[in-house]
Amino acid sequence: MDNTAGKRPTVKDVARLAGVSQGTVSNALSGMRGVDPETRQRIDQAIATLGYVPNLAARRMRTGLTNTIAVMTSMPAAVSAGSSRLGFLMEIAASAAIHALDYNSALVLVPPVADPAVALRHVAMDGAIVIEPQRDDAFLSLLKHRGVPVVVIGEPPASHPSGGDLPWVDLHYTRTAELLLSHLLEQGARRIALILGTSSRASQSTTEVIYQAWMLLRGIPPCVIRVPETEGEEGAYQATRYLLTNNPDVDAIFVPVDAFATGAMRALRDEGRTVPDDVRVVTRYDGLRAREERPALTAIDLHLDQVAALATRLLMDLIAGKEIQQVTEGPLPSLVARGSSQD
Amino acid sequence: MDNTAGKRPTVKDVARLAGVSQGTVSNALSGMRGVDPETRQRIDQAIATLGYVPNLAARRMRTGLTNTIAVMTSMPAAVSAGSSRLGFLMEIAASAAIHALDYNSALVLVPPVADPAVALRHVAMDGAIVIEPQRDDAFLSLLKHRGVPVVVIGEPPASHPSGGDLPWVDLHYTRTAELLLSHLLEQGARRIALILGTSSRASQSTTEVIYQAWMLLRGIPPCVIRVPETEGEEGAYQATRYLLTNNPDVDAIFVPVDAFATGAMRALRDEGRTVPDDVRVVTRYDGLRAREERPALTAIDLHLDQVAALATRLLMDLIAGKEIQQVTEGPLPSLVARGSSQD
DNA sequence: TGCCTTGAGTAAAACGTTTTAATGCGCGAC
DNA sequence: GTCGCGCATTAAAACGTTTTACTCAAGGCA
Repeated sequence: MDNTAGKRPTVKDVARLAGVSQGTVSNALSGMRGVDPETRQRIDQAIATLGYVPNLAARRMRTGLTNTIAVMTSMPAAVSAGSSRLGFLMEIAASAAIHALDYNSALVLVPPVADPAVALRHVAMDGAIVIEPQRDDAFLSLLKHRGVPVVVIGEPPASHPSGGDLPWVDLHYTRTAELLLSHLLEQGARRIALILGTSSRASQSTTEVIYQAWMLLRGIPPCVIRVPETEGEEGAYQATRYLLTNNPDVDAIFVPVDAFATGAMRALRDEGRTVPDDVRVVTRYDGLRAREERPALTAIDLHLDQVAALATRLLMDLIAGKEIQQVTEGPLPSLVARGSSQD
Repeated sequence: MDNTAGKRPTVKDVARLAGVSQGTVSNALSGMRGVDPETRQRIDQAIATLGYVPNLAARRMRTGLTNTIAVMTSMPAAVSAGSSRLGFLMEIAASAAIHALDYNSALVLVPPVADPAVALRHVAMDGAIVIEPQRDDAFLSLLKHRGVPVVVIGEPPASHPSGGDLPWVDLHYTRTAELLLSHLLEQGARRIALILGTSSRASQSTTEVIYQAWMLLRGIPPCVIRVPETEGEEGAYQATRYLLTNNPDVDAIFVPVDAFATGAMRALRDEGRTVPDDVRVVTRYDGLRAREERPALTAIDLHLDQVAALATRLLMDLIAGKEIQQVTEGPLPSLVARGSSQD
């Protein structure tokens, strides 16, 4: 018969064994239409004896739904993952995977690689969570072209051709910058430098705007250095040494990108500056790097697990065709003060 | 025409525009059979103008291949993920995702939830990487039933009904235990306690065997405490307080599970013991918890990124039907000595 | 020349579901 | 008593690809 060899039983086999048609089996499975309780029982019985498991590919082809969402970011791996591959992306992915399950969906991890088109070529999804996209983000363009629903974590870049209509979960860039700057000022810092990446992300531009405004207001000459994200920790190291040579009176450095912060700390050590006594350092993402550094880095708890849960729910609503608001307030960030900025 | 509205172009549309049959388009796409260069050019042209993207669900249904692998572990979330959702699982997932891409495959993350059957219900995969399965591991059973190729990270439990025939990447449990025990002894510890989980995993039983042997050899009375994994940090906290009350002369605690180590550290603080002066503490996984603790925990670098890369390649070979050896030597673990065990 | 091989191409089948349109049946309302 | 309606059920269509079996023409070899 059919179930002798390695062939998996199909709905056809179940139907035959239960003495009904394929359609009825399908209805019993999905519960979409009424099925007589007695018939349903026979079908369940047949499914059990045959060990039937639905062929997901066939179901997906027919329905057009994949029951899959993806998480991705265009941030280069040098920054977003780092040597131990942890961080931002993974923290969000873990939370999203758990919450996707509530919607009978799996989560696929799209790794940050050079060519987004390659990364997406073999991934089918009902929707995507895109983390902190940059201007002209390749992932956003590809997803838009495919018509995939998208929820952004962090503010989408205003000028992206995909339109400013993407829903997003606010990561509170303004409040984050203010928390860190006010903390530094409270701790007595007066010459605060800012080290940013060169990519065009809302997080960076917002941070710079706030920084410039605060410095202007307090009569502090601003000092902003930009380092390409691809150069990672080493790039920040070089930049910081350069900064310390040219601006020896700097007494605080604001380094939002944690990979850069690690480089900055190393540069400070090599330049013989003591943290926090000579120079105070703060960063944004409170991950492995921030906590492992000595002294440990003051950072921001972004509550990424809650953010990811929120984004997942929004995405599911969007996929289901519900109306969702364009901007959703995520949990408010909170300061995690550590040894790098206070005595 | 067809491409007026929201309907995605299909191979049929491409064929029509290029003036060939569907089969030829398919051949041109897969390169499986010869296609005249001039014809191929016309097809490429048609694909470009139509913006054709293959329907993966249809392809998968026809070929039976999903170009997807999954990563999963049955370790409860309380231990494997923790409050910030990082750790072991995520570190492996990140590396596997990157390397899966080399084989045109996506990686789906199966979250550690109570019911593995639910977690797998909507996931189709060509193969799976299972992390440190326990005896009667539900994931292994389900995967075996579906006939999915599996590679295990860490030694599979000997008695699993799925058979001892599963290929696995060695995490060197013996060497890991020896590294930590010899380090403790070198540091002068003489009364070493061991805190383990209650689940039946090879890592635990191997660790205990080595521990017992070493203690016996040195005439040290062994002291082993087992805490259910589901109780997480708090369970270990209680167990450690109990341990310190009943065995006040303990001068070192070996806590392989990092979530437990966090609880043990808290118990030591609450009992007024100084680490490392009064009691030395070591753990296994060198993750966020180990590094964030004060003093930071001595741990083992398992080189999980290399392990995951290895496992991914093995799995891909297995899927491709190649012969692979049953046990593969992973990279050797190395000691990361920190303040929790040395002065 | 005749025969066999090769290579490019095609029409149609096949994959396993869900959905659609149709069928038969029992039942209450007229 | 019949009409119409709702319900459970069915046969067949549809989803978009890859694969199979076949045709046709060109070319090599005896």
